[in-house]
Order: sequence, then C-alpha cells, then structure tokens
Amino acid sequence: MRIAFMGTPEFAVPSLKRLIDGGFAVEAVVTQPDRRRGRGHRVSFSPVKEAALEAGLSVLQPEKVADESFVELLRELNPDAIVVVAFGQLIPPAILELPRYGCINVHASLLPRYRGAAPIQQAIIDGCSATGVTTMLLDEGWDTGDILLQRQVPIQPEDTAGSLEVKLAEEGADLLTETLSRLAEGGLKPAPQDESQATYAYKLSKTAGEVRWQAAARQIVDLVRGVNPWPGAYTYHRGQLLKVWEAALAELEADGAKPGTILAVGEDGIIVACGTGSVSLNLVQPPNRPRMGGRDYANGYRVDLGEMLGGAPCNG
RNA sequence: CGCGGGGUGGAGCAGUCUGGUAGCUCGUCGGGCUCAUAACCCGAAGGUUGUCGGUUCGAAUCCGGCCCCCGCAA
Repeated sequence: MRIAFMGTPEFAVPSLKRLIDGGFAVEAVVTQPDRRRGRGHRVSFSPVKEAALEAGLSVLQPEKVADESFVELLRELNPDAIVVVAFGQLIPPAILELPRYGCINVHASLLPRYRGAAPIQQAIIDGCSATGVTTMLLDEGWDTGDILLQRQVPIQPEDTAGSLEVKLAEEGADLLTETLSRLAEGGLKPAPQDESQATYAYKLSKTAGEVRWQAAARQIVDLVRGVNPWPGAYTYHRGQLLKVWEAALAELEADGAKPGTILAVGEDGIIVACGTGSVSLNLVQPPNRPRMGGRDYANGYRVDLGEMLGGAPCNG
C-alpha cells in the first residue's frame, strides 16, 4: 500500500516508524515548515522530520497543504491512503477525496470524547481513569469523521501528559497498522460518531497551568499531571514564578487556612492548603534553577510556614 | 546574533557590588534522650568555590576565553 504521511510532533513519530518498519510504502512525509523556536531562536526540525531524515526519507514542508501546487503534487504521488497524525493543518476537501482509502487519522482519545488539540492533557486534568486511541476517516470537520478502530488505554495515577502521550503514541501506531491492513482486506466498516456524546479538548494556553488554590486538592494534583510537561503547572511564591512539576495529595487538614497557605514542610515536599484538602509539592522549579525537591526548595529558600502561594507576580 | 539568570562540601541556598583561604537550612556518620520517632540534644566527617588563563602580596569575590544548566519569549 502506497502511503503519504502527514505529521509533526513527537506523538506522530511512532506511527511513521511503524509504517516504515511494517513494510508500507511511505511515498511522502509531510510536516510543518521549520520554525525558529527555543532558547536562542534557532531553527529546529519537527520530530517527524528528524525521524524521516533518519530513515532516509525526504520531507515536504508546504506552508499550506491547501495550496493548489501541493495538492497537485500529492495527486501525482497517487497514494492509496494518506495517514494524518497530529499534523497541525486542516486537510482540505481536495485532498480528502484524493486517496482510494481516504485520509486516515490517529487521534489520542476515545472519540467522540475529547475532540481537539489537547485530548491527552484534558483527560488527565478531568481525572479520567482511562482514555484511548481512535483511528478514523478524516472529513471536513474537526475530529468528526467516521470511526474505524478504537483501543482503550488506562491512565495510571502516576501518569503525566508526557508519559501518557508516549503510551498512546505507541498504541496509536499499533492501531494504525491494524487499521490499514484491515482496510486493505475490506473488512472494516466506518462507524459515524455519536454527536450527542461529543466533547472538546481545546488547545491549552500557557495560563492553563496556573494553579488555582481554591480548587480541591484532587483537582490540583490532576492539573499538575495533565499539564506536565507542557505548558507546565505554576504558581507564585514571594512574587516569583514557581513551577510545579509534581504534586501529591497530602493528609494534612487545611484547618481553615486560606487556600494557598503553606501548612508545613513534609518529608517529600511543601504542604499547601487547597480549597478542599491539601497537596504536597514534591518537585518544583524556581526561575533560573533546575528542578528540585519541594523539601530542598524549602530548605534553601528558608520557606516559612504560613506564607502564601499564588497571587500576581510582582516586579520588584 | 530575541531578552535574561546561574554553576560554592551529598541536596538546596548565602557570601561576589565594598578582594584577605567559606557560612546557613538539611542530609550523612557517631553518641545521648525516649516506650518510640521523620522529633529533640551533643559531636564529627565532607569543599582544588564548573574550567582555563589574566590582574594582585593575596581571588568564591575583579577581567577575558571555554564547557554545562535554567527562566521568559516563540
């Protein structure tokens, strides 16, 4: 089967590799144009581009796949299927109807739940105990196409968005090759999504990681997991940014203390009062410092009990 | 050349502006107290201050090169 692959971030890499290793003819790899990013504003390649180059495949990076010249290019390639995994651009109708088997998408949720750009993070933030991967036929909507196959994946209590993404990317790659094989055999019947069950996980903003101390301890712990490693949970201490990498439920009663109050320094970290219950900040990171244990932070920065976290940053 | 911060005993920090061989909160080890403890008391070990070079009678501290780490912003 001749495949054109479209993808950009780390999540798409296992799918691409599995196609290559699985003997599928990957005729083209399409990814987002190189962008300046990171410290120093250097140009960097997308993870998919790195993987493609490593496999000896050349890469196409159209600014817009909808451009007529690119559509024409694809038409000439004449792929049997186009696989789209976290590509980052809307696929226009002209491309959707191009391949015989259609455009097949791997999505990191059990559709129709968590359509959108941040399904992994949102599932954790919402405290779900399981999520999954779905393969589907792209249509003109946002993750609204007919479902081909699904597979459930449990969310472990210690999972972060980062660790879960790795698992889902692997499961997704697995499901993808199974989907393609069965499509080729003709034994796969696309099933429409149940619109009434649809929910959306919009792309997270930078501020999605700000800890709201008035929330329940459970919700705060899930937030910290769900936004790790990106955009990262944070609060403010003494007017300075304090990133929170790991947090766990704590036993201490808030005992009337205002949410955000530092109640104690436990063995693992700083114990903070929440709207309901308390959490222990076990791995934190002040600006210009590496990550450190909450306990270490408390020692080195002379944290006093009763101090408040949160509030606005101060520029003094 | 996007802006900026930092590398000091095992961990996290102070000391750098105003040069004079290093301090704090922990940890570790030994001892004590206790029914007991992550609590408390006493004591000890542990540092070529990232690296190379320069200035100086003398450099963690001033100057320059190199390596590494990180925040913002994308």
